[in-house]
This record gives sequence, structure tokens and C-alpha cells, in this order.
Amino acid sequence: MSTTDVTPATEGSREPSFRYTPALAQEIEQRWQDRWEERGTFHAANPTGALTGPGGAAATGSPFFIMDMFPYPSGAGLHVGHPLGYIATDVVGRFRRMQGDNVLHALGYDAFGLPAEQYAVQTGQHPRVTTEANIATMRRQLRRMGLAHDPRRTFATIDPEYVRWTQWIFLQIFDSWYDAEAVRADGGRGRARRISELRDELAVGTRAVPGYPAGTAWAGLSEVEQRDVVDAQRLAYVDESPVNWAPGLGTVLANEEVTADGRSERGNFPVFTKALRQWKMRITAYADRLTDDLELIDWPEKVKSMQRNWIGRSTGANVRFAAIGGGEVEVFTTRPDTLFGATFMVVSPEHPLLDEVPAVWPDGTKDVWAGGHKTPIEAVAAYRKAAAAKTAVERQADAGKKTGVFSGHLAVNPLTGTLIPVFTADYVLMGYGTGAIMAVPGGDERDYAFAKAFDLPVVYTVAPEGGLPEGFDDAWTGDGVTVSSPAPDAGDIPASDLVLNGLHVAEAKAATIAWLEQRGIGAGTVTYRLRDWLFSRQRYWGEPFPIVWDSEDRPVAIPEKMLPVDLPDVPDYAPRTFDPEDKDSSPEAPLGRNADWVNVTLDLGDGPKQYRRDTNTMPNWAGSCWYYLRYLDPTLTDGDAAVDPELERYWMGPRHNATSGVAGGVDLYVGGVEHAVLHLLYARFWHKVLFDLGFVSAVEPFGKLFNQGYIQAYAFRDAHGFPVPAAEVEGDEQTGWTWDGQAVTREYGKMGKSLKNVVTPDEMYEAYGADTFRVYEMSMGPLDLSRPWNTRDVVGSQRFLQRLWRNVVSEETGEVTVSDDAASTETLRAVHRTIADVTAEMEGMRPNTAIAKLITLNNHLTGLESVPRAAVEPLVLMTAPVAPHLAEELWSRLGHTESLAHEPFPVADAEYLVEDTVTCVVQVQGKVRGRLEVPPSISDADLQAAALAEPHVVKAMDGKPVRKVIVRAPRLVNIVV
RNA sequence: GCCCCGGUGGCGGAACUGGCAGACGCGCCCGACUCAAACUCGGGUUCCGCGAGGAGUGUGGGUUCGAGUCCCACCCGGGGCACCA
Repeated sequence: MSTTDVTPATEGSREPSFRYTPALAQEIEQRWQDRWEERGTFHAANPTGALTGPGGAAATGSPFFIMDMFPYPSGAGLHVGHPLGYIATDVVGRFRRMQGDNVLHALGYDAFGLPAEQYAVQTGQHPRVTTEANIATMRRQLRRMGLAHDPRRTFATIDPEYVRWTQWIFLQIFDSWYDAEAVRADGGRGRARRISELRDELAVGTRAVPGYPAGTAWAGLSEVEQRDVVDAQRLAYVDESPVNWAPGLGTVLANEEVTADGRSERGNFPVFTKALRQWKMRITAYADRLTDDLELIDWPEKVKSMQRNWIGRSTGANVRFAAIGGGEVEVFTTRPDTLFGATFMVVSPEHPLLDEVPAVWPDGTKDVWAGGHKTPIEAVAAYRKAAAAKTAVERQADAGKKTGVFSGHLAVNPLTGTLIPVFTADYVLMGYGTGAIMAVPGGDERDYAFAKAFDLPVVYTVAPEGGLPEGFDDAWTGDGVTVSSPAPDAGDIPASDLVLNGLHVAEAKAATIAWLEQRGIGAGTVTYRLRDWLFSRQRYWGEPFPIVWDSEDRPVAIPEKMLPVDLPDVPDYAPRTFDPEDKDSSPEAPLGRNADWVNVTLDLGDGPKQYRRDTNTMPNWAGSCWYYLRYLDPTLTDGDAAVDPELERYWMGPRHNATSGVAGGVDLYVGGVEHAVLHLLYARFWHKVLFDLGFVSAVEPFGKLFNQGYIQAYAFRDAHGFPVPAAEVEGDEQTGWTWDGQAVTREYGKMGKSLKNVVTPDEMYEAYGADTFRVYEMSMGPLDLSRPWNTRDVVGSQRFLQRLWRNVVSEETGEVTVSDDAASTETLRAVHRTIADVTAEMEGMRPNTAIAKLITLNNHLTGLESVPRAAVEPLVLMTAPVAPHLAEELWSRLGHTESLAHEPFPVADAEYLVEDTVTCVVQVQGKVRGRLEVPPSISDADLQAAALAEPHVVKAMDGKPVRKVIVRAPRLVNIVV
């Protein structure tokens, strides 16, 4: 290309004709974007198949798979905060490509889901129409940013060919069960196996029939009974159980989509617990692996701990307490060692023990226990009714207040033989553990509060930190971690043959569990907070289930050949919503509105039969659970699996030399922290099922995860509290802020239309160009930190690029001004120092400091009489990841005909990294008093002598004798007097 | 309440394993160019002090020859979890 095809910046001013202005930047940027696309510059080469590199090139270099959390194409459009992560991954990807890696980077669209559907309902257009329009807008905005994506590998989760594979994966999960004993490929125990293998084992009798008495013969069951047994084992199953129902949304939700205060994450509607027949996924079978394998991956500790908390594994013991009058109550406790102190029990209001209670209050019932009721039957019925009527919100609000009532049941503490009362109270949840607890008020705050409220005895069994409470004898020798049997005067507790005195908690737990197991009244066990994933939604805009229901009302898989099951045209795709508070309402699926679609005659292998289609759709998490696999080969339309195993092994297989390490997976996955327990947990679960079934070789889908921060913005409000356009506000921190002559107040937070503080990428392209925008976003601060957007500051990035341009091209003539004379040693040192630093900063994903070093070098070149080629070419190459268009343009003007995208990143020459002299700091009493220019190789003794002779140092020592000298040659000497 | 981050100039932020605090940028000040302004370019810019010098990384203690960095206690800000036995 020549220099003459550049449009000079005119604007009617006397600005130099060839200055790097926004207009010139835009021209350069669009030209290079077109060129990249024409040449396929960023095509990533697969090791096999049709997807080759630029010009049909084969795959070379180490595979590096980099990914963003793909966007949701909302109608609102992008603001400058959205692309931060995309620019960051682009910078990393471009850097790695220049280092010789085979970089796979593309972007798809997560396009099913509630907001798209709501937007469509509002605008009266079909969601497919609005969604595709939104995707087109977003593609345009993102292309204009110059992202080095492989354009052949983009897709949307709503594409029929994508839906086909989403449904296919569902069917794999449906066709699997979890064998906790089976050995899997990575050596651990427990994996998904095919349903056919379960049937075979049941048929030959090597596996007992679950849910039936031991010895039940499989052949003795009817066909329907057999199907029910098998269906109950599937990893995707239908189950009637209490689920989260949001009438205001018109759909049921997963636990992960409900906030702590009992509202829907989307829309903030109240959520009620309602028993409904719904699809679930058996994610609980993977609870241990989902916890343990966090150790294998390079993720932020914060996200790992959020997942650990969500899964909530706790180890302890189940203990059976015999109830008076027959039966028993099993409890779960994490502290079996405190069994001595269990002075009462509490069961959840939903606990089956309460279905039968004594007719009269037993002897010893205190008035406060009975709650004013004449009989336990009356008391328990009243309490259960009240508890059932409580909403999650009320229950949350009452947390801490202890309510409950005595059930009339008495049980025996197996360790002490003491009779203890069984209460029911809503602080015990049916959904956790066994729905019953042994209450140890001496060790548990909640139990203590309950004991105080109901006048129950308190027995301490563990020495608290900071000394012994009154009433304890010398058995308490510990420092807060010893346990003991209760002190002799702690209550009417008979002695036991289990003595824990003096043991540490862990030892005491183990001893108690051994004692319980020996007597067959308890066992060590593990409990999880995680519940199975509620997978069906009563919405239109999602993947239909590839399931039909037969005449026996049992689910039947649609054969793979018949996929995808497309969304039907329905008269009305709006969800059936209800009064948000109407908890008696029931979900109604929009897909049920098309009877012709629902009722079908299909030949599923045994002749044409009548079926009813499942009318649920999948949650929008389904599409994001496997999209990383789709990038590997988005053209795959048929075959036996959603991804070619060879491609998966190449891009994602376990490898020790990549950041993803032994677990394999995507090498770098960048996105917001908001998906810590939703998308990231669900995707790991699906991936592990696919691993068990042999479709993928990586143990984990995402080897390295990075959470980028958010770009936030200032918003301004007038005296009435109404937001005013932030762009028109004047003033600063000192003077205060005004808009249209009136004082306004400033606040800091999100960017949004309602706050009138949105800045769009399009505005940035127009006013500065994409490169300046990219450099600004990357130089604002560390990538994982949230920071405020300040349009005022963008000019700094523009000046940097302008100066870089001027170091190569004359603003007056447009001629390249670079000198081919040799560069000075000083300049070469600056260049190679910068190469070393920038490489390190880029490898550490710190573009902000990398840019600072680039600017420093550029400023150095600016000060030279003429800019040597040997200095500016490395600088241009190093700038390419952050400002690719300008770098390409300069590279081309410097006489290179190929794109620099695949040009090797500069490598520092060690010769120029050593200095002739270094500055040695001389401290007296730790304060800097003098400086010495010394050779780097100076000996400790020479340096000490020089330091002690330095005039400022001598003065500071003030004639005092030297007590000690610390020498860290060649950088530092500290003299102690 | 528990857990995890963070607190450095007027602002965004630098500072590798403890070793010159404030890189780079914004803003501001001074100067050059200009009739003038903008742009651009050069210089300065932690605070106090004319100066020598002194103080300084949320607060208070500690370890160390030496602490933004390590330890203890506390304050403030952000995030996560929260009656999970």
C-alpha cells in the first residue's frame, strides 16, 4: 500500500495535514478490518478438517484456546463497559499469536432467555426477529472494535443446528445414570454410565433393584414398573417435589436463580415453594467431584470458594435416636463429639415423625413447651399450618426468632440414656441433612437461643476459647480445642463408656463415630447443601425438550436422527404470568398452546404411535453449558457427537505446558464474577457427564478463569433527585458540579439509560477511534479491578498514539521519517529493557503496566533527533496487541507487506539488558542520604568503602561510630550508627 | 454474625521474592508557538517549609539494619454467604 491513499485530516483548521486525528484513525481502522476479513488473518487452524488457517495454512504452534463469556444480545445495545473483557482477551490472543501460538478466539451469542422474550412481547415481534436484529447490531459494534476473532466460528444458541446439539446433550444425560462405584478414566470412583448398562445389570441380577426389597426379581416387575425404576435413576429425570415457583414470572426456577431473600434473580418477584412435577438434573451426584476438582483448576479463589459454599459439603455423622413408643429419628450432625450435650431434638415442620404424635402431653411437659395447646396433636397441627403458610421472605425476616412447639415425642440420647423431648421448629429445614437435629445448646448458638426460649437444659461439652465457663472442672485443660465428657455436675447425665476428655475436636469426632458405628446406631456421613438442578421452564424462548410422553405417561427420548425439535409457532408466545403474590397459581407452558405440535404420531422404532410432546423449555443456561465445544467446529451438522474428539483433544486436552494444566479445558476464560455459581457450575456438571461418557478428554471445561472488573460511571442528579445528562455536567471535586446552571450531586455506580450516564463504543469510535478506545480501556487499571469511566482521561491514550504516529510519519508531508542509521546504545538499552518488561507484563495479563512501558519508550524516542528503525519497529510490534490498526498501518508504511498479526513478538537481547553503571542507594538509619554510580559487578567491600566516603553520608553520620553496615551490592547500602 | 478482597498525591493507578514510595496517564501550574485561543511542543507538580530540612502509603502497636509490602488489634469501603445443624 502507498501513503497516498490516506485521507488527510482537514476540518478547515490549520492542523497538519497528516496528523493522526480521529478521522484518520477511523479510516485506517475500517480499512484494516476489511483487510483482515478478506485475508482471513485470524482464522484459527484446526489440526484436521476444513477449518484451516489464513490462506489454507495448516495448524502450527501450541494451541491456545481463549474465550469470553459470550454476550446476551439485549435490545439496549452496548456501552463502553461491556467490551472490557473482550478487549482484554483480544490483547492476550494477539500477543500469544505473535508468540507463535495457534490461537482460537471467537465469539458466539447466548440468545435464548427471558429478557429477549420480554423485549419481544413488549415490541410485539417474534423473539427470533428481535434477537437476530440485536445480534446484528452487536456484531457490527464489536467488529468495529477490531477484535481478532475467527469469524467462521461464530454462532448463536438459537441456531437450529446449535439447538440440535443442545438437545443431543440433554439426551445423553437422560440416557445416563450415576454409578458411584464405577472407576472412571481419571482414576477416581463414580461416573455416569449408559442406561442400557443399568438395564443389563438389573436383568442379570448383578445389581439389586433400587426402591424394592432385597431379592426382588427384575423379571417379576411389569414393564411399566421396570421403566419407573430406570427413569428414577436417570441423570435427567422428572420428579414431583417442592420447587421454586415464581407466579410473577410464570415459571419455576432453579435454586441458583433464587436470591437469599426468596425472590427471583430475574425480575425480583416473590418465589414460593410448591410441589410440582418438573424436570431435574442430578447434579448432586457430582457434588464431590465438583468440589474436589476445583483443586485442579486455575480459578480465582473467590469463585472457588463460592462454588464450595454453594455445594456446601459438610462431613459429620448420622445418628439414630430411638423414640419412646417405637420408631426412631435420624439426625445429621457435623459435631458428633457433642452428643453428650444433646438435651433435646428438633425436627422440621415437614418431618414425617409429626404425622403421628401422642394424644396427650407426657409427664414433665412444661407449659412453655405446649404453646397453650391442650394436646400435642393440636399443637403440632397448628404449628405445621403456620409454618406452611410462611413465605420464604417471611421466613427470612424471622431468622433468629425461635418459634416451635413440643411434639409430645420423647427420644433417648444413645450416649447418655437420657430421655429428651422432640420439638418441631422451622429453624430446622427438611431439605438439609435428615430434616432433624440433635440440639446441643452448649455448643450451638441457634440451639442455645431455642433452649433459652423454651426453658431447656444446657450442657457444655467443649471448652470455649479463652478459658472455662463456670461449673467446669479441671478436665478442661484445653486451649479452646479440647473436648470432654460433661463435667460431673453438668446435669443428670449418666456416665458413659465413651470418654473424650482431653481430645482435640477432630479426634473426638472420630472416636464418637467409631463408637456409634460399633453399636450400629450411627455412621460417618457427608451432606451437601446442593440440590438437584431444576431444569424445566414454562417459557417460550428456549430449547424444547427432545422428549415425548407415551400412552403410559412415561417419557420417551426423540431419536437423535429426528433432532432438532424446533420451537412451534404458537398463537401467543407470552408467558402466562400471575399476580406475583398468587401462590396458589400453577405454571402453564406456552408450548402447550399449539395442539397440533403437542399431539403427534411418531414412529420411534415400534410402529406409528400417538405421543404428547413435552411442553417445557430448557433454562437459558443450557446453551451456555457447552458453547465452548461449538467453537472447535461450528460447522458440525451430523455425526455421532457434538464435537469431534480429535479436535477436543487438540484444543482442550490435558497438557502440562499450558496454563490449563492437567485438568485441560479452555486455556483462558474471561468473564464477570456474576456467573460464579450459575453458568460455571452448570457447565462443569455437563462437562463431567460428557467426560464420563467418553466424549471429552478434559476433566474440566475451563482450565483458567479470570474475572474482569466492571467499568462503572458517575451519575448526577438535580435537586429533585432526577438524573441529568452526565456528559453535560461541568465542574470538579473541588468546585462542585453543575448542570444547566444548577448544582447537582454526583454518585458512582453502574452505567445505564435511566441514570443518563451511558457512553457507547460508537461515540468513542467517532470521537477518538477504536485504537484509542482500546488503549484507554486497557490502561485504566488492573483488569480485575472495577474502575470509573472518565471520558476526559481518554485524551491521554490518544496523545500516546498520536506521538507514536509522529515518530514514524511526518505530520506535514505524510512521509515516513524513520532513520536507518544505527541506534545509540542508550536507545537500544531502552528498547530491550522495554521488550523484556512488556513481555513480562503481557504474560501476567497486566496491559495497564505494559502500556505504561510502551509510553515511556515512545517518549524516549520523541526526544531524539531522528527515530531509528531499530527502535521503532519493535515498538510498533509491541503496540499491536492494544492498538492493532495503527500498528498495522505503521508496519505497512515502514515497508512490510504482510500483516504483523503473525509477526514474532520482539525478543529482548540480553546484551542490552545489562547496564554500565547502576545507582546505589546509601542509607543511614534506613533513610536515603546519598547515591553512588557504581559498576554492577562491584564487590561488597568496595561498595561499603565508597558508601562510607560519600559526603552526604558522612554528614548524616555526624561522626558517630559505625555499628553495622548492611551491603546489598550493587543496589543498596544501609549504615547503622 | 461468618468468609474473601481492598484502603497509596487533586483523580485513575505504579512499586518483582521486605530495599530509592508515587511509574504511566488525567488534571493543574509555568513557558514556547499563535494577533488570540484551541491543538501541539518543552518544563514542573505528595504535603509542610524561602531554605537547610522534616513528615508521609486508613489508625494504633510489633518484627527488622530497613515495612506500602510481614505479624497483632482496630476503623472504613466493596463483594459473597447467612437459622445448612
